[in-house]
Amino acid sequence: MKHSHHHDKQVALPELTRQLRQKARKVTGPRQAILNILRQHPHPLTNKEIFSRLPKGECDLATIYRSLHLLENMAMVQRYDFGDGVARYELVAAGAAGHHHHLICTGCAEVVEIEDCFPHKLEKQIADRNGFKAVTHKLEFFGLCPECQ
Amino acid sequence: MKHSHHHDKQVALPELTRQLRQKARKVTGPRQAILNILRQHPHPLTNKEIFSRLPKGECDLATIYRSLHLLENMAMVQRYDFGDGVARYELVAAGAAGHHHHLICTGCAEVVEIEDCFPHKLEKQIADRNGFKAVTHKLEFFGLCPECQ
DNA sequence: ATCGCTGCAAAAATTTTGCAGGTAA
DNA sequence: TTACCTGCAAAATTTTTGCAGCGAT
Repeated sequence: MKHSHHHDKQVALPELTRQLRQKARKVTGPRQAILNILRQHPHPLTNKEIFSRLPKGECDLATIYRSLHLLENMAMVQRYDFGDGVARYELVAAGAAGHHHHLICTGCAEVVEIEDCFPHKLEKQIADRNGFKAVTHKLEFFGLCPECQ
Repeated sequence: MKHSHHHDKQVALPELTRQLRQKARKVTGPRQAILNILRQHPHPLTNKEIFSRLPKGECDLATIYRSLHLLENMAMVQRYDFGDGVARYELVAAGAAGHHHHLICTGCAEVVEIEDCFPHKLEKQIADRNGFKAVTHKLEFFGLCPECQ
């Protein structure tokens, strides 16, 4: 296995417990199982992908949808759109390092995590110019990977 | 009506005819009607929104789906994802000025067209660094508009 | 003992497809 | 005439919801 640094997401379970308790929500088997799958996978997964990686019968697909909505509201996962109309979710890294983007191969769907981000100053300008507050962005790159060219 | 400059998309119909003929495809009523709707609307529309703007019975919803796929392949429309999992389509402006982004209010769904773009040099770096070719990007901004704050 | 959560099943919403007849070229 | 295209209906996908029972706190 490759060494990773910004992929480390080990804080997930204690953090989940803390945040759930704080909202009077429960730490259940399905929720831990889902978080485990996300923790082991470095890139966004669809609900069905999570479902199929879970031990057979471990958790209902509807529960996965419900759990991901909850986790998204708790800001523990981030939703991504890769342009095919299917929601994908990735665990938010610990601390403030969560925000990042992806480079996706349109041939084989390989995903590379991208550190670079849209310039903050320019985003601020865009917000100010239009009178918007709390502006964020979604940004994904698409292209052909070395093998698919 | 407000004056517009970069929203002008009047070239649509002759261009459509030219491109369709070139591919041995046909200039039909539904296709012209759909293009007309897109031409009159400055921001991305969903299939259903196009459907409901069309005179009752003018065109089947399935035909709209089929037409938009065709137009997307012909690069006459561009598909956008506003983060809700529903496909939206906008007419590509004439010439090379087509590429742009949007600032979307998460409160009322108001859409503002944004001229600024991800820095080309940085995108090139990202492509080179990962050995990718033909790299493009999708970028949308989200925030709260003046009224919704 | 609560109140939230889950599985199951059904429904809703979005998108795709098959087919017979109609239409642009 | 010949492909292509359309409407209609049905199907396939993805996502949401209702409800009765189970389970975490």
